[in-house]
Amino acid sequence: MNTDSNLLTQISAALPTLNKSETKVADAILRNPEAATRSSIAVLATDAGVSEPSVNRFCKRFGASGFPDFKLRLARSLVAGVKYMSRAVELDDGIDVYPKKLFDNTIAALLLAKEHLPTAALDRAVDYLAQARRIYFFGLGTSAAVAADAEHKFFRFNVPAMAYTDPLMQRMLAAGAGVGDVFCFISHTGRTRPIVEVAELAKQSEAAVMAITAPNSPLAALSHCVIETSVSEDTDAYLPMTSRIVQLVILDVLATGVALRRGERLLPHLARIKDSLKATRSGEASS
Amino acid sequence: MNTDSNLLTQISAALPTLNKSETKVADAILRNPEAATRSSIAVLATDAGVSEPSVNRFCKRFGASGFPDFKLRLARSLVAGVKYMSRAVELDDGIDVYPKKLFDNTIAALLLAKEHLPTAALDRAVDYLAQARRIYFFGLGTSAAVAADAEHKFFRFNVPAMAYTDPLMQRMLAAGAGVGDVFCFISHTGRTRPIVEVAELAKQSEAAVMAITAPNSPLAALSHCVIETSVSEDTDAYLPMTSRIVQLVILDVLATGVALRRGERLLPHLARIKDSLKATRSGEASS
DNA sequence: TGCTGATATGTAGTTTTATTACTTAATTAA
DNA sequence: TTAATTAAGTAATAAAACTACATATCAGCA
Repeated sequence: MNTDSNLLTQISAALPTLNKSETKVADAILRNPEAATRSSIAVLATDAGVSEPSVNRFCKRFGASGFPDFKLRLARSLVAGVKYMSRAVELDDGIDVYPKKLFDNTIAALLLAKEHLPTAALDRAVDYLAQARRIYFFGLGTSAAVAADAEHKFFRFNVPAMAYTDPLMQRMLAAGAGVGDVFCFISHTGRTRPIVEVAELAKQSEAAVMAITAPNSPLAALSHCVIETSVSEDTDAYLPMTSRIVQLVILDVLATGVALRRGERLLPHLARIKDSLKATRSGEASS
Repeated sequence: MNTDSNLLTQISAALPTLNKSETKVADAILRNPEAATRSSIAVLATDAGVSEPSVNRFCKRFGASGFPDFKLRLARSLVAGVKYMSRAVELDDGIDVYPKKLFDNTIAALLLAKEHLPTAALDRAVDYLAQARRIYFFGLGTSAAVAADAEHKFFRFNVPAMAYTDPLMQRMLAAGAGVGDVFCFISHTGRTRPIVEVAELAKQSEAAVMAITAPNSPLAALSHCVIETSVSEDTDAYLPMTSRIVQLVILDVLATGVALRRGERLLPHLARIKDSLKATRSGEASS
């Protein structure tokens, strides 16, 4: 029923449907989740102002086998102190607060993405990429950097991978595309018009169109293969932070997928590239 | 004594110093940490082939108040199933294995980085950046994409931020630098010779030299302000994956720090930029 | 308003789990 | 080889969690 695996958000969400004593327990837990993981059922019961069995029933209501199991799930939800709630950076946050918040946000986004991995789409994407004669990564704005990163990674696999930031270059390449070309579009919203237009051009060719983008977006609609990333960006209202990290890791996944598909014969190639970089290093070599 | 907050790594590290029964318990836990968090002390004792008090003593040895407390810490170390150990992608990993591994690795790297945040250095870095007349982000290879991302983010703050990938451009800019310029070098190893050379040039000018790089590296040695990132890259032997993610989040932190230092008067500016992008969106606007 | 059925909450006893105190075994050094 | 010391286990105690049952609260209806 509830697909959200985070206990804390689950409890918050269920709050209106709870009865009197359950609400008390929920309040006590949400008030200080950290403390709840440390308390015994008796302490928590006192804190909440209810009896022990009420706490126990509460735990079972949320799918736990009992109180200890519930505590364990709660501890997991807190993920090393990651606060899933109220995590936005405030104007008066100090230097020992906001860095942690940003890390927490990123970690939370990755955990969320990991839970909703579009495995089938990833597999299909690897199919496309592994067979590609040429791969183009197109992105604008923040996604341009992601595209550049992807170019770099895939290039190491001996695949002619290229990233283009200039919309005009993108148009020309898309218009002149042919069989064996794979276009990978990176766009958080999937609605950035210049990118969508280029994707339309590419679609008219014989090339394959891939997208790492939001579901139900124009870009997603016209792609042969879509990897959906639905990161809510409401916390960092003015700067897209977490979405591009998820995109990067997804590109890691795709690159790794291609590498695995090619199997062992790729390893010497990678080793050679790595060695070629050693020459540019100064000082004592670090492993 | 042990500053590492991850129980699993702590146990692995302490392995050689443990006596017979403690080793048995450690083995049983490391063999299946996930299961250990679920078992009772009796089950774990049987699994390890020791008595219950031995398990209890083991727990206390690692700073826990008892077995339940130990289980809780263990659960936290596992962070939503993130395996801290043996996380390398294997050649025969399937599509439902390696994506999770990659996400786990990235999350683990971020958690590690979060534990060892160089707060003081970050604060100083924000000082430099907030006062900068001009900011240059220089990186090569994978770090070039990171630099591009940074340029993008800082540019939104009305700070003339620029990223350059071309070593020749980098040299020229470094040579001609003056007061008010801040050079931010991004390099995982801190030993990439072209970058170190450019940093040396910049150091000779009146400009401030910052680096996001490895400690004890040539690049770190000659920077006015170093943000140390010591991500071990031994798991993804052939592709640097996790290090750049950490770098990106650190740049998020720096950008946020600058934004906070400027306070509220920056917000309308950001809102304006965001609005300017809306015009490029097609379809129903997404929040 | 008072009654009935249903749901919710609490009490007390039982079971499970963890801890402590103590005993026995193993190991080391003299 | 033995005494001292440390390690490991046994058994009793204490704590925590769970279950069955009793009581209370509430909603609907006469």
